[in-house]
Amino acid sequence: MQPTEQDLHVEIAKAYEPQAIEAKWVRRWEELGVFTAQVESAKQPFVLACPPPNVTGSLHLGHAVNGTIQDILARTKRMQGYEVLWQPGTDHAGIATQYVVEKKLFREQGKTRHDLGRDAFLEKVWAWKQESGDRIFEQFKRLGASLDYTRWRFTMDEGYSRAVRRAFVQLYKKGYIYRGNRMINWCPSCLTSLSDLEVTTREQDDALYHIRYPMADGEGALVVATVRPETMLGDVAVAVHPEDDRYREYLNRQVQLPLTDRKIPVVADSYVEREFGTGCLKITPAHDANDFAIGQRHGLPVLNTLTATAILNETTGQYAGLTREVARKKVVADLESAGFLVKTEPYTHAVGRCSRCDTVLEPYLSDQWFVKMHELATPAIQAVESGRIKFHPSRWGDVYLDWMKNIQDWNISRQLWWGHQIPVWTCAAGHVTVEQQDPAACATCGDNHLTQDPDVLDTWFSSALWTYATLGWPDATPELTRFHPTQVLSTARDIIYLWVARMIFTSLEFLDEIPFSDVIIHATILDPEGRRMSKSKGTGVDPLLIMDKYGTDATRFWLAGAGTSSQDVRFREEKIETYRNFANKLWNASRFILTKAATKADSSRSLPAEVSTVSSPIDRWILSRLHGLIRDVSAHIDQYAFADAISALYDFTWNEFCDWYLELAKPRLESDDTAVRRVLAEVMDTLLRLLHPFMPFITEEISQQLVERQWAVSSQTLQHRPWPQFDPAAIDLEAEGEMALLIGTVRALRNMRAELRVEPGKVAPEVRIRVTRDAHPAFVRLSDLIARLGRAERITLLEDGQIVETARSATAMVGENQVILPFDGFGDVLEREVKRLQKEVGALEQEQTRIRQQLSNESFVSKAPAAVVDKIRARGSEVAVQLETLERQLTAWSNA
RNA sequence: GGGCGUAUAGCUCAGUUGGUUAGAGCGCCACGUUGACAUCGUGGAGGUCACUGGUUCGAGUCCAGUUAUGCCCACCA
Repeated sequence: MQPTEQDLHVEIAKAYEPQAIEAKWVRRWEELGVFTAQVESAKQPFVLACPPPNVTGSLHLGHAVNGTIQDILARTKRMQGYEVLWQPGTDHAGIATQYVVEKKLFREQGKTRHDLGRDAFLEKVWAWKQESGDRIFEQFKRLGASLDYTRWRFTMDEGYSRAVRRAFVQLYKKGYIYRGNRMINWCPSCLTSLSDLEVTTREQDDALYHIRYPMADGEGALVVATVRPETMLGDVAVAVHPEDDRYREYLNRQVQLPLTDRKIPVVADSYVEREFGTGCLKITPAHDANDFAIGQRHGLPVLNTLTATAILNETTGQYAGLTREVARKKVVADLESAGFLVKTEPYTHAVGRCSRCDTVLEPYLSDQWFVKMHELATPAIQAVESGRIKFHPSRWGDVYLDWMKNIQDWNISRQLWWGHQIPVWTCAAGHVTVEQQDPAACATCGDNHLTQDPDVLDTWFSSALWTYATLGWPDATPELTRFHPTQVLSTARDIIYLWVARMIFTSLEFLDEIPFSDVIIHATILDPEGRRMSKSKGTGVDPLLIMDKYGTDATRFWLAGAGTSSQDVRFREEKIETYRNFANKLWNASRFILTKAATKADSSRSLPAEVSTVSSPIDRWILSRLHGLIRDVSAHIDQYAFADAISALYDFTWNEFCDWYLELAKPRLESDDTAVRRVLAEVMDTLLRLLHPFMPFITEEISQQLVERQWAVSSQTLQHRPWPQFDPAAIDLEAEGEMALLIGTVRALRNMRAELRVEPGKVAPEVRIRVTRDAHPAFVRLSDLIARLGRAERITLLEDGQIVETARSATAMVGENQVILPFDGFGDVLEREVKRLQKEVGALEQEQTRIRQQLSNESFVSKAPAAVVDKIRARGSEVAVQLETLERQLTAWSNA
């Protein structure tokens, strides 16, 4: 049954109201299972692994940017006929989660994890994970993210844990994992070691203390400079440069270490910079990585003066029990009163801090597990150098390579409880057993009293397996076969080393294939002042609030453009407002079409319009522009240049479709004109499909309304519709040229009316246009439209060369055509017209001078490409005609 | 100390392989209720493209240097 006109006259909200519509489509998509990837499908796969957010996390702008970027790809590829898997999941985020739960425990119960014990504490963490674990995916759903939620994985779920075990054991058995007693970064607050990547360095103002160390034999003294005077209690030597003449005589003698009864040697080491400070370096092997190395070279002892919590230990005598901060003050005071403090000068230097809790780290000597990186890095370097993996923008590939080529061994053990416990067992005899399954007995001696290493693995060790562990590895699952390697990975640049690099080398090691072929590094969103957003400073922006306020589509439209910008972008609400307005524009355009066009002439419903059957130049123009848009948007998406796609979509929709085509369609809709209805339906339907990956909600809603009125092909969702195909035959430069004449003429008339201050409501009885021979047929076709949009009752076309009485009228040039607007009924506007003409003539004269200079420059004419010279010549003759006409007009005025 | 970015309209940003009238949004000024949209429409003003030098017939675009600014890496206490 065909809907009647009354059925069609449904109320459509005057402004786009996103909330209810978004909620409806989130539900609907889920019910229909639109995002579920089919392993069995015959389609070519397109796979994105979503960077797993922390279980405890909630959606921030970074997630929103990245989610939008990936969703655009996922939705586009679905429409393009791919079997899309966008893999979701969360990361257990060892240190971050443990830190949050410990804080909560202390706040609520005043207890530490040690009060509870390992098992009870882990129960707490699991409970917390249960509580907040899927909140972020509810938020992703609101964003419209078309993740396959049925395949959600967690880095500590059962299968994933097996993958982690398998990875560790394989690396261990191949000799890539070793235990070493080395200087690592220690957080005295989190009480764990950290990898170099988990250290943030920040400059701070301190003092550089110059301390006199008297020679043990009483003859002279050396002065050392340090920012950490309290560490002198652990000094075991003073080093000078071997070729430093100032100190030659001190070598191989001893100094009496102040505040202690110890005598320590003076050694020579070329590490010492002669120019820095006094050229004498105190050596504290237990508390400085360089000093440790120097100590090794000279066979010096290691004297640890700190506890794990950075409190001075019993070796420091009277200072034992003090924190490092208090000890520093006391040591300085004692040195000063004993006369050892030579001077103190202000000093700015970089200090390493825990990236989690911001505590100043201690270099700390301890037993840790490491991954030997050099050999593993080699194929990972090759994969990027050969172009098998491409970074976008490409400069991040160089950043990756720099790091990979200077790779250091990776400290993977953490003294935490939350995470994958290291699968290494030791028996009473000290034999080590490393197995995937928990062993019952020692592999060497059969002893069945085994102790598992209490440490857990670095969180990044497990997330490094993300692209394939989520698909079932180490089992050869159908998913793994079908969906790996993945295609695109999109992420923030601050985890290129932590995560991207490690996924690459583990995938090459375990599967002998790359994990993905393209890496998109998206831009960072900064606050309005250009600073990094930070939760603690309160400069963070909650994307959910923005979505509530402006609609998710508007937010996504901005995010997609911002995220693929080549530089970082500042967040500003006004920018989202622009796209909120855009969504509203689109909404109203469709409202207009649905209420005005779709209510008449049922015959128009045999849609869509075939390009070849369209005859009106205006219709051919919009279809030509539409196909240009299809071509450009498709290309931009292929190149991940979403910002370009967005501006093309925005400009077409607003400036070409709404401002011109819809306006031109209005008079035609008064009649039963079927062509205009077909074209409107075709453009609208195509536009909605092009916009859909960027603005899924509003496009889905409008599209369904079109379907209800049988104005678009029926389908459950736009995801089931094909991506628009570019048709080169639709490109019609002639129609575009004709439209340029129309737009130019209408603008010229509007400009004259505005500048002459003609009342907007006043219709000119006549507008005369003196047209060139070439343009004549076009103007004949366009006259009615020009009259309507240019507010004239009648258009009279004059032949080129025809002498015209131009008095009492305003003149503007459109190319070489003269648009003449008689003053009839406009009042006294002569003076304004003269001013207008003078301004125009002035500008044209300037341009003409420039062009003449150009063309009289022989080397330009002979060396520049002919096309460029021709273009300037053509413009030159156009300018000449325009000038001549306008000047004649001016003369006529001055004679009048 | 090394590396990578960025400097274009009052603000936030585009400007493809160098081609001659440098664009957009916001803001600003003037006008506007022809029923899709005031979250709108029409017209307008506004830029010696950070600076200096070079290459070229021609430079916002390429090269060198300078200044400012941001980020990353790094073991000078």
